[in-house]
Amino acid sequence: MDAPQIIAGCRLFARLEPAAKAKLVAMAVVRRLPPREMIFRQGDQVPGVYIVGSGLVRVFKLGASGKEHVLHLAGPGKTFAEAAAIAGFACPANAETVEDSVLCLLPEEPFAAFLAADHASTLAMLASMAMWLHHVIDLLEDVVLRDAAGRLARHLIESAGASGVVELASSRKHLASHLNLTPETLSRTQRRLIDDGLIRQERDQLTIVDLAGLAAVAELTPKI
Amino acid sequence: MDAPQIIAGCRLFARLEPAAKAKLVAMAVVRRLPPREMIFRQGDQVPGVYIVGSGLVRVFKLGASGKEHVLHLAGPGKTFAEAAAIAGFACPANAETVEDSVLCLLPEEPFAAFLAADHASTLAMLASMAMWLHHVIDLLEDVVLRDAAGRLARHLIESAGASGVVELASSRKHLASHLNLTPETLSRTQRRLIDDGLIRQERDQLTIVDLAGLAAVAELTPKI
DNA sequence: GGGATTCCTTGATCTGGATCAAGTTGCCTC
DNA sequence: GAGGCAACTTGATCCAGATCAAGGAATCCC
Repeated sequence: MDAPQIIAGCRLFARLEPAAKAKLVAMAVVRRLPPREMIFRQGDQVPGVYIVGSGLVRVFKLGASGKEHVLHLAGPGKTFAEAAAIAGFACPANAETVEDSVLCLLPEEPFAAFLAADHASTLAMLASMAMWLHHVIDLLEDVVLRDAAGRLARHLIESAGASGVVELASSRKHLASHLNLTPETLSRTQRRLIDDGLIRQERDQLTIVDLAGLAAVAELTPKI
Repeated sequence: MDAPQIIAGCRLFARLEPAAKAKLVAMAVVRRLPPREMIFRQGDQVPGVYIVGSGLVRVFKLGASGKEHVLHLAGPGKTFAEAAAIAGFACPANAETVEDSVLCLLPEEPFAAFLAADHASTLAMLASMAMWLHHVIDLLEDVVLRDAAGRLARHLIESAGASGVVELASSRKHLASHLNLTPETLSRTQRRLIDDGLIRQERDQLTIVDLAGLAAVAELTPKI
């Protein structure tokens, strides 16, 4: 897995001209990391924009008592640290690999120079930053306005494909943290949804049985 | 209060060239609104970027059960709806005036055209969007990783000037919602900080007495 | 000035989810 | 296939903060 391939597979840069992509490839640094390797820590200076080529990265906040909250589980094609890199503040969170991963780093200085020189790319970044902001506001909404069952239900609806099947790839512990629940509560909540006939469990996948019922639990606000 | 004045007082556009500011002024629509007037609702199409000239605007999410959460209390010089306007999605929240307010609207279409034509302004917007994103992540961190006293302490430290004085301009109810607390809990928590000698109350202002102590509460109050 | 309205505070009780404590289950390794 | 470990599940209890329920205090408006 090399830089051109990783950058080609990244939606954030999908609309760039080949010449612009070539500039990114020229500055890119590719790293291969084993599982559970820290990439950066809360408070570190931002190294630049990271793109996940393969594997899985966990971006999380650490509270003073050691409690963590997963902001983002970044799979292939996803970027992280882009906001901090652009605004130039310190890393607001920690990042760690979950699995064996290949990452591509666009170091901050050349990346800033690239943006300063390329208007179309800046616009693209602006739009994707707005999307990411929207996502974070959804997370906040989840934590503040929904209870445990509502959060799990929303998560299942959002991550299920048309088939209504959700693969439980990463460990339950991380999913629980992402939903701001303990593993115990996640387990109990999942059992309740199964007992109520809304979902079905088979090995490491969940199937949505009653989408309407699940949506009612999630209390999804109607989208226009 | 007119458009040039409002735009001049807005940090988001502070670094723009006079010519660029003139373009914004040309597209600006100024509105004067009474208190408790809805500006837009969750799900509405985004009208554009709003700038607060004077008064106070409350941007909030509404849960299915009617519970609300204030994302943003925008005072003079602050903008709102900029993220949605740029990414082109529907309003993710409601906005309502709290006091008699003067707002300046930069309608979406001419604003998008302005960004498409002006690279320096796009970069400035990108940086300010990253700041706003950072702020929202801090809010999320607050709600997830801190308890009531920690949230109030952090809020006080952040909003106090060098003098250590915080004006309680808006109603307590809105501050409580912003911190994801009920007014009752806010009241009790404030009392506890006063009784512990960390802050002092005089009419509608709070004075920080023991900044170090308050910082300790903000950083190290996690639920052990 | 006096009644009404609204907001703030204080007290009593309730509850969702955390925490603590055992079991289970599945997966390695030998 | 037995032992050992790590991740899940289940049960019992606890607690921060919500909710319910009264009082106070400031402001408004005849």
